[in-house]
Amino acid sequence: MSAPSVRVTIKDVAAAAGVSKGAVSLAFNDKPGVSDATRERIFAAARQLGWAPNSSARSLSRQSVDTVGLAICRPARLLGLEPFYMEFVSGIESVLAERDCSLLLRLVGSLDEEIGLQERWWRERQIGGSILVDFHHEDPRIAPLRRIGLPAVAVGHPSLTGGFPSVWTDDDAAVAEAVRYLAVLGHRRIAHVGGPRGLGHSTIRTTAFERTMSELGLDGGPHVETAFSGEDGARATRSLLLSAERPTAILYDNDIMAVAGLGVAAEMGVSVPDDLSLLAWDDSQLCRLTHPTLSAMSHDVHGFGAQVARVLFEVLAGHDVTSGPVATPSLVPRASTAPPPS
Amino acid sequence: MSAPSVRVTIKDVAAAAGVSKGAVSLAFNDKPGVSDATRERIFAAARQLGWAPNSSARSLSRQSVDTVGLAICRPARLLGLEPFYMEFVSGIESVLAERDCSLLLRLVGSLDEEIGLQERWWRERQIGGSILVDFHHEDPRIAPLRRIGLPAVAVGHPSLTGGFPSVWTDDDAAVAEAVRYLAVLGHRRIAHVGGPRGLGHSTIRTTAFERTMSELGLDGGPHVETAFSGEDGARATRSLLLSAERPTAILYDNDIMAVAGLGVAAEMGVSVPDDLSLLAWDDSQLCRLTHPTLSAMSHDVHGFGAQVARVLFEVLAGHDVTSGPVATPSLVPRASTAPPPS
DNA sequence: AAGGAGGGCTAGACCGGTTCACTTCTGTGG
DNA sequence: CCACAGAAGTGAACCGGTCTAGCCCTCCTT
Repeated sequence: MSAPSVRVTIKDVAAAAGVSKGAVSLAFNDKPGVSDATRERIFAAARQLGWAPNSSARSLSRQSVDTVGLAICRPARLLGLEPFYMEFVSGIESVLAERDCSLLLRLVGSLDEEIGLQERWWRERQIGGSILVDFHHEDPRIAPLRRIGLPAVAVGHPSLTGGFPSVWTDDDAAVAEAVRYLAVLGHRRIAHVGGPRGLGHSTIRTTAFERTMSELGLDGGPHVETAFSGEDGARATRSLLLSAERPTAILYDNDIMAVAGLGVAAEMGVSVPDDLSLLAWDDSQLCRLTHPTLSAMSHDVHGFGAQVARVLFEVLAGHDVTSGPVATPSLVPRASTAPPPS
Repeated sequence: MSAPSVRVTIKDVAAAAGVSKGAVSLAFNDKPGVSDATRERIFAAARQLGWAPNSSARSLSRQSVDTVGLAICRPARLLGLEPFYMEFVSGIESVLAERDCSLLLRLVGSLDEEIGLQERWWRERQIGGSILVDFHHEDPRIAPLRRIGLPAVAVGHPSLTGGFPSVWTDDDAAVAEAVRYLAVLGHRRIAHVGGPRGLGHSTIRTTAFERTMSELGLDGGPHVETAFSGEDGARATRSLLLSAERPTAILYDNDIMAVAGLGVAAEMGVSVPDDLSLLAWDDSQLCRLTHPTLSAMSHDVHGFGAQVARVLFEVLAGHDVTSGPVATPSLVPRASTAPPPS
C-alpha cells in the first residue's frame, strides 16, 4: 500500500505506450514528429504511471537549468521586518511560475559569502542565472561574477551595477518629490534618516535629498545614517528631536524606521503631525495601521520583482536587454504629514 | 576576454591531472582510493580550471537531490508583513547550508496549488523532501502527498499533521500562560483576536483560550476570528472596544494585529495600558518599536526553523524520526500590559 | 512507374557525473 | 620464493533524459 518506490522512467512510459523513448520525449516537449493519436496514448500512459520527466536528466542533456538564484545579504532579524523582500520575491515568482522555473533563495551574511555562493551555483550549474540586489559603491561582486560569465540582472541604478543589465526605481526623483512636498507644506527644517553610506541606493537618496534641499534654498537639513533597523530609526529620531535645531519634518528610508520614529515621538510627547511630520519609504500595510497613519512614498514592489524576472529571462534568452527604471515611487499622503507649527 | 564559455568537465580535470575520471570523482567525494599526492594534483587542476561538479549530472547518477522544498500559502501582502516566515526560512537555511543543500521556495495561492506543486517537484525529482507548514483541519495535502511517498516534515501539532513527522510549538501551554498572566494582573474580561478557524494552530489556541478562561472561572471572553491581517486586527479591536462588555485586555494571535490594535486604541482615546492591556504573539522587533512597547509571547523562530530542517534530514536519512515540540513561547512583559482600571 | 517530399517513428550517441569490477603494484608473512 | 592482502587507479556501465541521423511509408508529381 505504501508508495510504489519503483522509479518510473521514460522507458517504462515508452513501453506502456508501445513507442520509443524518443517519441515520448517529443510528445512531452510539444514537438512535431508524433501523430495526435500516439501523443494521446503517450500522455495516457504517463498519467497512469504517474510519470514526469526527471529534471536532473533533462537539464543534463539539455545543458540548461530552469532555476534562478537570489541571495539576500542582510541579518535575518532585519529581513523579516522589511516587508519589501517578501513582496519582491513574490513578484519574481509570479513570473517564474509562468515558465515553470524555480527560485533558489539564500540568505547570506556578507558580500564575500554571496560571491562564493553565486560562483558555486553557477559552476555547478545549479542556476541558469541570478538576480543581484543591494548594490554597494564599487560593489565587490561585479568583477568576479562578470569574470565567470554569470548571466544576471541587477537591481539598482546603472551607475552602481557595473555593466550588468539592470532594473531600478528612480529614487532621485522620488526623494525630490518627497522633499518638495514637505517644503510646500511649509517645512524648512527637514531631516533625513537614511541607510548606510556604502549601500548604493542610500547614497543616491542622500545625494538627492541634499541637492533638493539646496535647490529649495533650505540649509542642508541634518542627515543621519542607519543600518535600516527599527532601533536605528528610534535612536536617530530621538537624537534629532533633542537637537538644538529640531526638525519639523523627517523623511525615513524605510517604513519600519518611520514606525519607530512615531513611537519615539509619542514617547517624547511630540505630537504628530502637529509638531512633527513623518514621511516613510516603501509603503506597506504597516503604514496604515499606526495612529496616526503614516504618509509614505509608495511603490509597486510586486511589479518591480516581476519586471526584474522578465528582464532576467531576456538575458537568459540571449536577447538584447532592455535595462530601464520601473515606475517611480509616488507620494501617498496620510495623517502623519501636515504644515509645521506656526 | 569574455568568459571562456567552454564548458569544463570532469574529463578536462582528469586530463589535466593525468588521471581517469574515476579518480577525480573519488578525490572530490573524499573517498579512499587515491593517494594524497594525486588528490592534491587533482584539486590543483580543478582549481586552475575553475571546475566544480555539475549538479545535474551528480544527482542523476547518485539518484538523489540536495534540494528541499517549501511552499507557503498566504497572500503575498500578508506574508511580507509577518516577520515570522523570513526568520523561519533563515533558520531552515542555517542548517541546509551546513550540508550544502538548497531551499526551493514558492509562494502559492491555495492548498490545491500547493498539492500540485509538491507532486510535480517530487515526481520530477527536483526536491529530495519538503517542509509542510500551516496545517488545516483535515488538511487536504495529507492524503495525496503521503500517497506519492513524499518525504516531508510537518510544522504543526501531530493531531493535525496526519502522520507526517512533525515539529511544533506548544501553543496550548503558551496561551494558558498568557491568559493566566493577564488574570493575575487582575483582568477578568479578556478577549482573544485569533486566526481563521480552519487553520490548525488557530483552533488550538482558541480552544486553549476558552479552556483556560473557564478554568479560571472567567466567563468565556469574546473571541474574534480574523485572517491575520493588520486591517483585520484593527477592525476586531474597534468592535471589541465598542462592545457593551468592553474587555480590559486583548490577546492577539500575531504581532501585526497587536500593532494595529494599539493604533485603534490611540485613535479612540483609550489609554494603553491604563485602560486596556494588549498582548501580542510572535514577538518581533516590531513589538519594541511602538509606544508603548508591546508585551508579547516570544519564541525563537530561527531556532524553530533550524530544528525543522534537522528533522527533515533525519527523515531523508531514513532514520527513525524524533518528532517533538520546540521550546514553548514565553511571556516577555513590556509596557502594554498592566492591571485593569479599578 | 520512377522520383521526390515529407510525416511518423526508432536506434543510438550524448550530457557529466558515480560506481563497480577488475588490474597493477607494493609490501608482508610464512 | 610464493601467496596474498591491500592500496592506487582504470575502464566501462549506468543514471534518465534529449536530439540527430536515418529508415519506412504514403502521397504527389510528372
